[in-house]
Amino acid sequence: MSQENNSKAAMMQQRDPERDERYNAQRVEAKWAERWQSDPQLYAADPADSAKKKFYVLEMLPYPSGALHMGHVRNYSIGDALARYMWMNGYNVLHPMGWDSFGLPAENAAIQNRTPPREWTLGNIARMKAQMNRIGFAYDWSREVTTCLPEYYRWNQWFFLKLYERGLAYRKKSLVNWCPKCCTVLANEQVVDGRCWRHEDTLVEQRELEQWFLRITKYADELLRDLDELGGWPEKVRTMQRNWIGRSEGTLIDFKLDYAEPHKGFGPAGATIKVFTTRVDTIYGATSVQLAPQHPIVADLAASNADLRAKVDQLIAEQRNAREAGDIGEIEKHGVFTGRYAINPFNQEKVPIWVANYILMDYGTGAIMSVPAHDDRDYDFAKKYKLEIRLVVLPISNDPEETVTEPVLPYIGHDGMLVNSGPYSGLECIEAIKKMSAFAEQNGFGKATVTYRIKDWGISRQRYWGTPIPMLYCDKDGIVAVPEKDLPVILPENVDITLAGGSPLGRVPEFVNATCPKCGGPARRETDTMDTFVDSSWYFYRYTDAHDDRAPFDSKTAQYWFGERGIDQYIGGVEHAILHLIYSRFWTKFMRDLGLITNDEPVERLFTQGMVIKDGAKMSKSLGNIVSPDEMVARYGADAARLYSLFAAPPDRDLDWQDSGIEGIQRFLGRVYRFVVRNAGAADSSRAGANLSPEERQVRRKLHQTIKRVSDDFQGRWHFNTCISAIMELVNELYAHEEKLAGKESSSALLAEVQRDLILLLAPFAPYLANELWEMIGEKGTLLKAPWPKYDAELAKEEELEIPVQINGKLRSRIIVPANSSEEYVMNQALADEKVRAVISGKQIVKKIYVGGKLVNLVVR
RNA sequence: GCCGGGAUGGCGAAAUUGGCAGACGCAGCGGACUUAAAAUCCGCAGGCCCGAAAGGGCUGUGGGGGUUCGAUUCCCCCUCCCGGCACCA
Repeated sequence: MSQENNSKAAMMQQRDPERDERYNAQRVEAKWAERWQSDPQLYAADPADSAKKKFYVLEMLPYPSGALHMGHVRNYSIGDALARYMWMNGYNVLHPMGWDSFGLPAENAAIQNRTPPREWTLGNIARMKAQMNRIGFAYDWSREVTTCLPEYYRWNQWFFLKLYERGLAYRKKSLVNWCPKCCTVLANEQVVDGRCWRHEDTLVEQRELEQWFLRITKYADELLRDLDELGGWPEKVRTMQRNWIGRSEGTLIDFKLDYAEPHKGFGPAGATIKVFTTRVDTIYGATSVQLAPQHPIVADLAASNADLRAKVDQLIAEQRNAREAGDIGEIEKHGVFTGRYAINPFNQEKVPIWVANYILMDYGTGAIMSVPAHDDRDYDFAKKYKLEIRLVVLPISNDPEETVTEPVLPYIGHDGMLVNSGPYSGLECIEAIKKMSAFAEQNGFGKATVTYRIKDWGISRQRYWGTPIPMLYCDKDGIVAVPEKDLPVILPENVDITLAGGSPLGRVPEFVNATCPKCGGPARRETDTMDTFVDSSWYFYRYTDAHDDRAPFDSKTAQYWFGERGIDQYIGGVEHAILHLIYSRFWTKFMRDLGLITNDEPVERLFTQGMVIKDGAKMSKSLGNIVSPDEMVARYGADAARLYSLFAAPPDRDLDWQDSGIEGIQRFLGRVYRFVVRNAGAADSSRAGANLSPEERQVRRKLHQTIKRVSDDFQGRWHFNTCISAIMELVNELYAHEEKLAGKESSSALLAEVQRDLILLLAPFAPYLANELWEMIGEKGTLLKAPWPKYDAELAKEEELEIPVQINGKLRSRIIVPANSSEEYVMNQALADEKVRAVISGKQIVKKIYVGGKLVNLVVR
């Protein structure tokens, strides 16, 4: 510790101790929260005819569970900082919030606490809204959307009718996913590794039920193709959606059942097995047909064959077990020969029909042709059951001398040439696929086709707390849509909710019994409700015109806010990559085809923030590592909580919450506060600061460097952690020079400028403190829309540079040179440096490298 | 198996185009202020070694190799962690 440091510290201490008060975040934040809430227009977007450029920033709306968690705080702090930054840059910002408020938890709460779902939900919304306001998020509450209210869900019903009119909503009996805990059907997207997305310990059952489906597959191709246009989305999400859509080009081929043998009588005469293959070129190598154990023909065969039935049931059980274990990909292949044959339509050859546990009924046609020589799985299977392996493709080598005639099997490559394939021998695979598909089509036993992994969206839920599906069943007229004028179909209240026994609505006679709009006779109402993902598929359009009671929204208004490319910035968790984000893309395309909007995609730029974890694990009640936002706000203040959630990690990475870290942020906020308190009076921008001292120039330089760093990050990579570090460095710089600036008259203009810009820089991240200080320095207007500070490249330039000098790539010395020094000057200084001379003495300089303004490297021998 | 992301001090992290590794913060240590503590302010701080100190040397970004005057950054191989997809025919 030097003498100088001691005296400096003493000086700081002496300066104006009375004004050196502690920052009382609770008091200041309470004051501003009240002021902000008393002005409902504060965060309201300008009307859609505004001349300003629009910016629509949106965070995914929460489910009103009753309390915010730290993941919400992080998500909303990112969006809020961006919204505030855009306001300060003069944009017309739309920053709304709402509630995804239908769903099962409300029903469970109703059963446990005897509280009606509506009451429970609206109470939670009020609590969470109060939390959001306390944290200071800048939402335009005049546009609040609550999906469980009839004002909103009537438009779900309206959309359903439009979908139905266009054949995009239909009713179908099929195997569907049933969660025994939710007591309802789930969409494919809501089943993860064979388990319910809400109950990870619960296996989903397959039940055959009649359900409503939305024809998302009609848009499968467009959903896939447009992913290429979504350059503002994370590659990860685009890949996940590509995988989920799972487009696969191939050929359907009919194998006729063989009746030549004595075992006539299986299947109707002329029945065929339709197989899907991407490699029709290998069909001359097909040595068996493999059926999924659930295939209808298998059921026919097994009906009169108890032994086969038992074996097939065994295969089904194996498949289910593998699915339950989450490793259907690892299943040990088993199969059973049915004793029957099918005819290969290309060469009229008889091939045995097998049933195998690795064939999935829900992909393709549930039947394949097995080509052991050219498919891994078929090869394994054929080896195990000693089926014929027949080579039909040879790899093509560039060098004809090296042509392989006995490739290692299975040979999977597409880049080959057909052999043993009748008239197609000699063709290359790609060519053969085209010709053979065309041949099959011309002869009526097949056609080129495209298969998708994605299935139509099953939206029926046997639950109470959701949007009633606006359909009726009449004995005379069958399925009848509720007329548009009769919407909304109101969800009745005071319903006795139980989980078992089907939809609770089925036990409400006033609801069920209706009149058929066609014949006037009695009709039954549909008692299932819609999947809650319907609600969130279009909610962001409703924000643009939240109180419209004649349409879901006004098209012109929506077009202003969505433009041609959608929401400017959408922020949320990656867990919705193939749920909400694929459904809402589908819904947008449908609304476009209805003529409501002109954009093809709902979201131009998507940001997926990382999780908030603690002690290396996701926060959860069972681990006891939950951090409560309320507690953080009470202990450290809302500014500290949101600033820390941005500072601790880049926003796209997981954030490891540390209580000691937020204490550091609290200290930083106090440091800013004390500095401005001490200097608010001394600073006077009216006094010109002409001849600045080196310290003054240094402080101003740091200011402009900081403005640049923070602005650049908002424009580009969003590493708010380094933005906040930069602001901390600026504050450290101010402290380092404080005593030299504070006393001097000429410094006061500079001080005023720096303080003002510092407050502006903090405003998007710590709005409470920023507003308090804004007022303290005597500014009048609202900080929310104060112009963002401008960066001046001249003022940010360093006057002197410290140039590291390396010798053979190793750092040996540093020299200080004027910023505008020539290469020659820098090199001479480097060579003249004592330490450098000591190292290179007696050696020969082979090469001199100067990287402008950055470094010198001398290569010596 | 395939496709992403990641691995840097005691901890969270930074290094934006191949150019001083560890900014900023936490925890730690020392000092000032205080009767004392808290708060605050000032400093030190990757590791190992030499030195009383000033200072100096070596080493260091998961591991191994390569390109380069120079690699956390580019290339090849490998290990581990996280996420997604998976007999998809």
